[in-house]
Amino acid sequence: MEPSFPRPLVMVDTALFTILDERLCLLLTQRKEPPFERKLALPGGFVHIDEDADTEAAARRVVRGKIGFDAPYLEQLFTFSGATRDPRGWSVSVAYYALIPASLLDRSQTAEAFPVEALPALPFDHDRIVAKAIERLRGKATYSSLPVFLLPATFTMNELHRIYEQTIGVRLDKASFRHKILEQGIIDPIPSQFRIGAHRPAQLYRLANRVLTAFERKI
Amino acid sequence: MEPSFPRPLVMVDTALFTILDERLCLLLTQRKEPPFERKLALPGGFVHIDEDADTEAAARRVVRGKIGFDAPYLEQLFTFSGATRDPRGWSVSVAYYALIPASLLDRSQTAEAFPVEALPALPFDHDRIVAKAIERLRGKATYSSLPVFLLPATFTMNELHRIYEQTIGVRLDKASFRHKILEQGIIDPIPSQFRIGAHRPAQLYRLANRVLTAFERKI
DNA sequence: CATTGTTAATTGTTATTAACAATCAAGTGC
DNA sequence: GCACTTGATTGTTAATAACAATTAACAATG
Repeated sequence: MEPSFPRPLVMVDTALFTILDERLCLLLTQRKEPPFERKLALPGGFVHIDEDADTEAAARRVVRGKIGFDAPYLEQLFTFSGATRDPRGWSVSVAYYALIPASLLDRSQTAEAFPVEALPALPFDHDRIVAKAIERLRGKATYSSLPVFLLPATFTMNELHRIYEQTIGVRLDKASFRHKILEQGIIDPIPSQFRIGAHRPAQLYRLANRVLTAFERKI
Repeated sequence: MEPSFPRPLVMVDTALFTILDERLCLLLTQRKEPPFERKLALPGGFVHIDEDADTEAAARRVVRGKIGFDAPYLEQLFTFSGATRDPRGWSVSVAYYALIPASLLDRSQTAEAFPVEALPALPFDHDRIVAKAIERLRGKATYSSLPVFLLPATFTMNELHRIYEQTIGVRLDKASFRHKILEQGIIDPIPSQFRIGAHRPAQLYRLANRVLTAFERKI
């Protein structure tokens, strides 16, 4: 009954995004074992078939191991495979990407965050994984509520505006942005709560619901 | 050096789309082996690590086995996995979807085509794979040249119009559609070539280039 | 305590774009 | 010739988006 084909190695790799100092960053890990021991790489690991219900559960386990809690947003990215991508043999890596508000990270975690324009050379085919993850993030950001998962529970309209500009990489008109976001109904103002500071207080908002919402048009 | 984790089964499954009698259809295969012997299912098979360069190569091999040639468009869809989706054990299925013009299919192949609204019950988690494939097809069709891969090498504007309406599932204004498609430059008119028939001859067009083009806006 | 500077929020005006309806064009069949 | 059908285009109106300008609300300063 059981097929007798030689089986590939099966692993998961994760691209963990956050925003630090107004820049899109990736969390990397120093590898503890060969191959590429002590090199910086994407957090990843083999699927444990006695422990993981599926590859997404394996990815969650890897993310928890890296940051200590579940990422607010996690999505399957792409599956990379082949005879040569890993020196240990014919392998399949199911890649995931996640969005994490910097406010949830502690100091030791942010220490291993690198701006996506200034990443070190990565082992395996992790460069390809990162490129694909950024492409997906940029793409989805233009027509969905995805970037809000990079923000803490409460935020101002201008903070949201900046996050969108940073993830998409283009300038967005302030008035139009405000209009479109509110029209989508993905966020709600918190009554009589404002970010106070040196200047005019800014209305605080929160996510209307915990799920990703796709827009009809670009933002 | 080689890790000693127990390894999952690794296979590929393919959702093969075509348009028959103005309806979006899927090509199914009768399974030749257990489990689910003689049942209709998505074409698929185990990855052959001594033969396939990667999972995409495995998918191409499966598609060739089904229709006898390479599909004009093939794309990775999603990876399904888990302990229970296949009775033979913890498995990973990298799913692909492909678009095939009906004009390239012969009679025996079209005999196993089923309209997507009238599919038989499918084994494994193939229902989920099909649902996801249709969702992706619909989504991409709204803002890319994807549907043209369902048409033969030459076609009229109205044939293209109908294909878009069928894949997306909504009515599209004739004049606006024409305008937007020509603006994108994904197709070129073939000089002094027309589809002749009972009525006014229709200009024939062909694909401007062989690749998928994403639009800035919805069609 | 008026003035200035800075960020927040809104308004209005203009230019694009899309939707809809109507019209024109080119053939067949009777 | 005339009705009919499909192909192709045009124009008018409504909806959207981009851009610039304005108003609002505070703190800091002299």
